[in-house]
Amino acid sequence: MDETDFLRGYDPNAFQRPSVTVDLVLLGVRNGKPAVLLLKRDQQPYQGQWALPGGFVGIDETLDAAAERVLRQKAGIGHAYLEQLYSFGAVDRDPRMRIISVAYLALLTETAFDAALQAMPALLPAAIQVPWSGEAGGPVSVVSPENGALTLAFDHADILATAVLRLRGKLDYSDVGFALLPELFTLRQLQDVHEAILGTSLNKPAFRRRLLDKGWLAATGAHEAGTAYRPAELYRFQRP
Amino acid sequence: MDETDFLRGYDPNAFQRPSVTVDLVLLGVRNGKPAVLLLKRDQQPYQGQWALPGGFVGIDETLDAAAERVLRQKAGIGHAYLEQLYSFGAVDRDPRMRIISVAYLALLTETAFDAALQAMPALLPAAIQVPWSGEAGGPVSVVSPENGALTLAFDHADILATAVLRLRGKLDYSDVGFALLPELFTLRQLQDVHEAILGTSLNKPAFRRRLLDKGWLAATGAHEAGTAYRPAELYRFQRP
DNA sequence: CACTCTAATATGCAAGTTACATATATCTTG
DNA sequence: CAAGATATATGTAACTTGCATATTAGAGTG
Repeated sequence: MDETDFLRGYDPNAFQRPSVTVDLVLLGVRNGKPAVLLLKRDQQPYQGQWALPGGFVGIDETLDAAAERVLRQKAGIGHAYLEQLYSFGAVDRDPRMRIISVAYLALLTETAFDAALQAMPALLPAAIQVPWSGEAGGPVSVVSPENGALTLAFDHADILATAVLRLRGKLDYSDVGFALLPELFTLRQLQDVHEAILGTSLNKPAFRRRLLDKGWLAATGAHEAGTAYRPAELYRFQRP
Repeated sequence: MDETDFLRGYDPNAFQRPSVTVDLVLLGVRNGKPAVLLLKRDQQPYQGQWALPGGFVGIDETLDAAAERVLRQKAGIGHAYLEQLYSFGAVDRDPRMRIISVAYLALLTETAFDAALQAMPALLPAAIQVPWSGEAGGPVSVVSPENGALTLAFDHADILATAVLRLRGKLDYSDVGFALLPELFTLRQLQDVHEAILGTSLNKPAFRRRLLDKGWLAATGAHEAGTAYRPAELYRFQRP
C-alpha cells in the first residue's frame, strides 16, 4: 500500500481492524476414505455444531507459526505437513465480529491421526464425502459413525471443500501424497491413498510405473510381514 | 477457533490486532515479456523503492472487494481477472507495525495495461525477468527501461515471485491465459502469451492442436488485417 | 510335500498424445 | 507474376497411458 493510505493504520483507534485467525483442516485417510478432525462448539454462535480447530494469530506470530501452534495445542501434533490454503474474508462469516481466517491444510498419517485422537479426546474423526468427481469442485459433506451427517460452523464447509479440491489438484503432480503415508509403505498403500483422495479407482500397473518413473520412491529391500500372500516391498519417499 | 480462545478477540483492547491489507500484482504481457505495474514509495520505509499497489481492508469490506477497490483506485481499472494468491504474514514484513497482506493476482490485457498507465501516470511498467525454468520457483527480478533493475519494497519481491510461479503453474491446465488477451485474438498471439509467461518457445503445430482440442476456442471466421502475409483467423474464448 | 489361494510384480500391446518435419495456402510487395 | 512471409494442415516417430495377461512369492491345507 502507499503512504497516504497508511495513515489509516498508524492510529490504532482511527480505524477498526479485523481479527485474524488460522483454521486448520486436519486431513487424513481412514478406512480408505478421506477424513477430517473436528471440534464441537460448546458456545454460541453455532453452538453444538462442528468446527475446524483454529486460533487467533498473535501480534508477534507469523501465520505459519500460528498454524503450528494450533496444530500443537488443539490436536497435540508436534509435526505435520502444513500448507497455507486460502484466506476467507466474508464480512459476516462470524456474526460477532469481523474475523479474517487464513486456512491451512494439514496432512496427517494414519498414525498421527490416531495419536491426535488419543491426545485430544474432544476431537471427532469424520469421513468426508465428495459428491463431485475430478476437479469439478463444490460442496462436500461430513459424516461420523455416531453422529451421522454433521453441519459445520461458520464457513468451515467452504474451507473444507477448498482443502479437498486443493489436495486433489496437487496429488498427481506433486509429492504431497507421501505426507499421508508412514515412513515405510507399499505401493498398494500408496495407491490406496491416491484412490481415497481422488475418489476413483486407478489401474494398478499404470499407477505403479508412473510413480516409480517419477523418482520419488526408494526401494528398501525389506518387505511387509504377516500377509497371507506374497508380501509387498516397502518403499521410502525420497526427493529426486 | 473455539470459544475459550475467542475471548481474546472480544475485548478489542485486550489483544493487539494486526492490520490487514491487500496487495495486487498487476500482471500483463508487454513486448513479449511479462510485466508488472509498480508505484514508487515517496515516504519511509523503503522510500524511493517500488511497491505493489495495495490498501487496507475495510472493516466492512470483503477481501475480494478490497482487491477490486485497489484495482479501481490505484490502477484505474474497472474490471480484470482477479485471483487471491497467498497471504503473507511475516512479523517484520513492515517495520512500522504488524501487517498481514493478502496478495492478489490481477491479469491485464495489453489494452488494460496501457489504459492503467494512462489513467494513473504514477504507475511504472516494469519487465519481469525469471531466472528459473519450469516451475522450479525462486526469486525474480524487475527491470524498467529508464530505471534499470528495481528493488521492491517490503516482501513484494516474494509476492511477485509467488505470482509468477502460480501463473506458470496454471497456464497449461486452466484458461487463465485468455485473461491476458483481448476479446479477439489469433493463435499466434495466444502462443506468444504462453511463451512469455512460460519463458520457453513452444512448437507451433503442437500448441495449436492442443489448444484447439481443449474446446476453449471459437473461430470467428474473421481474419486479422494489414499483414504483409497470410492473415490469421481471429478466435474468441468460450468456456466448453 | 504338492496343491490352492491371493496379491505382488513384470511384461506385452493397443490406443492415445505430443514433438517435429514438411507440405500447402493466402496474403503483400516489388 | 514471382518472391517472401506466415498461417494452416498433415504425416510420422517417440513417448505415455490403459488394459490384459503372465509370472512370482508367500500362507494355508490336505
